[in-house]
Amino acid sequence: MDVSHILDELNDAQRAAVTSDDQHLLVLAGAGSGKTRVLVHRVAWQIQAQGLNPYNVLAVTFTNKAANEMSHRIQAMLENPVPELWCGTFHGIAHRTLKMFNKEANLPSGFSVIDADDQLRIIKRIMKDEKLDDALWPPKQIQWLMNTWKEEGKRAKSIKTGNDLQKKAALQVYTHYEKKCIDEGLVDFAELLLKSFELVQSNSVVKSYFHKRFASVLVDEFQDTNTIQFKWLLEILSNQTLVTAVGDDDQSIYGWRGARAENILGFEKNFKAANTVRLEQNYRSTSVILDAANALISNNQNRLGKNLWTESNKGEPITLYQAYHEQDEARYIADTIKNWMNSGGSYSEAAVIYRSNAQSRAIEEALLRIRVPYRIYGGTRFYERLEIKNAMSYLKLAFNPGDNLSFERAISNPPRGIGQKTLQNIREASIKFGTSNFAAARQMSEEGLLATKAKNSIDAFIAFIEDIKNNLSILALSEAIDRLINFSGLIEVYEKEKGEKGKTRIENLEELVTAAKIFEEDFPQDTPLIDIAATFLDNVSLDAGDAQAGAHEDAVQLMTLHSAKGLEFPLVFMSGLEETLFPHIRSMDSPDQLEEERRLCYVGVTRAKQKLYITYAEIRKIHGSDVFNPPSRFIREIPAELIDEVRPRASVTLSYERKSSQAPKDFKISEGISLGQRVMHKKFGQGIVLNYEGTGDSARVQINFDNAGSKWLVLSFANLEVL
DNA sequence: GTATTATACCCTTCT
DNA sequence: GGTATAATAC
Repeated sequence: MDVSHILDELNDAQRAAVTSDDQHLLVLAGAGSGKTRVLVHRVAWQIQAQGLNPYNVLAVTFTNKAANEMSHRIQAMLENPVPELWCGTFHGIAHRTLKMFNKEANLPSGFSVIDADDQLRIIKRIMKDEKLDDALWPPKQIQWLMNTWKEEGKRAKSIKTGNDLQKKAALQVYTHYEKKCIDEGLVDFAELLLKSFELVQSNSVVKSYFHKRFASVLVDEFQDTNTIQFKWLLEILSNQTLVTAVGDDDQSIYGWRGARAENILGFEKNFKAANTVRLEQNYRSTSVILDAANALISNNQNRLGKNLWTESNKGEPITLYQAYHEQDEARYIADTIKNWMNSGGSYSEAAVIYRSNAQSRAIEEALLRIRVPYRIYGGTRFYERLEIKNAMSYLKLAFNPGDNLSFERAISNPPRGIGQKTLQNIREASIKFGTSNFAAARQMSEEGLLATKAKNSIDAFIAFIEDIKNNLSILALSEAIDRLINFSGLIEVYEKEKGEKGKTRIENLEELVTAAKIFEEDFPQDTPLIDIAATFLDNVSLDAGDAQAGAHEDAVQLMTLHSAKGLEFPLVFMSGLEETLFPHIRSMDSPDQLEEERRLCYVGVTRAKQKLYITYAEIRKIHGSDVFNPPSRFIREIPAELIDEVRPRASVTLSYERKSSQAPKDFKISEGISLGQRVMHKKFGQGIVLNYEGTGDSARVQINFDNAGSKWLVLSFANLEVL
């Protein structure tokens, strides 16, 4: 077979990596150097040039988006669908393993995957039962501690807490949590990895399955592997397995999730005679963008070090826009995208990226206002929305009656006359009977242990769940979900909800039906309906919601910096570059975390191919109140000559909305000084007047200084010079 | 006992 | 800005 197409258009380093005969290959690849490309071509090379069966290949990545992308590119390269090639996230593959070997893993066949939200709920319940003070030990911290243990591969029984009271509390929760999850057939994200690791390690059948099946294992974004993932990897490899790891220490941004970039070094240590190939030529960005990225990342101490270069032309300078507030920032971004579109670009070439999901709102509003279509990745994930979780809890319960979490959610939404008291009774009965809450409720009803009113509604509820269960084998999934939604009474509840909220909730529920419809189309005609439903349920827990309608429309892409990794766009906006936001306040006092923030910024900058915009706002509303932050330090770390600074037009007034109790925006605080006025202070330098209080000699003004941040000053002492 | 309304309180990033 | 808990109305 002619395989030259695999090697065409590769540079020497890429070709060396693709065709390497070494059993253990490490590719250190800078941003935009063709990392994924090497991975895809290497798979094609192994299959088409070396005759490897796709069935014997495993490709692992970190996000669903990256996995889908890789899978598509491999199939395009091979010009053949290869469903037998395993390609997925660590979590997805672990999940698949547990489904295949659920008996060996001691899990019920219908076990459910729970998200961080569900996990927190369970922790809160346990803390209540165990009488642990949640003011003293915030459940979130307990959750974090517990997941950290899990990510290190530790079970409750093997943990030593010493005298650390918080750890003791966390361990107490962990112990009960483990039991609860086993009893109810629940598996959280960290548990997927941990259990799957333990399974491969301890079960020779499973282990030899992996060893025999996977002759070639490829791992993308290797710098993001955590302890348990690395250990899992070591377990599934035989001493013949071909291993390809691709990574970039400068793009390690998951330290907070237990990722250890040192695993890159561990690779060379664990696999003797590992060959390392470096890819340092960048094909993605203009030299301006690359220079900015290099300058920025050179501020980090902790690096393996590499030298990214490019042959591409200089390109346009980076545009820095200083906005008055987040609405102004959003408006600027929206207008600029519209202009891009009007001058022949397409919406999908533009991406707006930000540090935290909450920032998307202002941008969405601005895009909506001028009717620019957009698509959000992540955010409050579709399947994490309240109304969707409520609807899905019925489905989950139909599949896994032992799932008490779903039982409680379903029976309480919509309200059906079963309140906390009855629920508590059911919980107690289930402990007494040694069954699930669902079974206990049924038994209580049968044994006449319920008041008539409660009995009636519980009987109806049980019948409804049975009905759903039946429907799942005789109706299309989307049809079954449609009925579930319409007969559950959820719609009626949301119809009564005031304002837009209820309306969007109902729209989301309709979208759930659409998502199910799209999902079921991918299955062959003769697939049992119940299997489609089961697969849907599994996907929902692990997938951020790419099955959403409108996925392929031409739309601006909105996402966090984290989810932007691995993607590239001609036009990129990095928004909200303000201290405390980016770098985030919770990462500012630890040097390690600050370096991770900088790597995050590096990831953001290197997403841009042609043109990069950086924006920040002087005033930003955070949790309802105004915050004034100086521009991010990362802006200053980019050489000034690469930046073209733009300030709002003088004619733009502060459209910032003030409460009526406050002064009109054009109010003169004092002679020559009004809101928005630029002034000079002899100690703090230049700044802009943002706010004031009081009058006369006691008047105080708030000024956001360019270099000194925002300060309140007494006007009569400040000696401000009007500029 | 349950449903509704009001107040308190949190708030990064992803699987 | 939204949700979870607490206090009150049904």
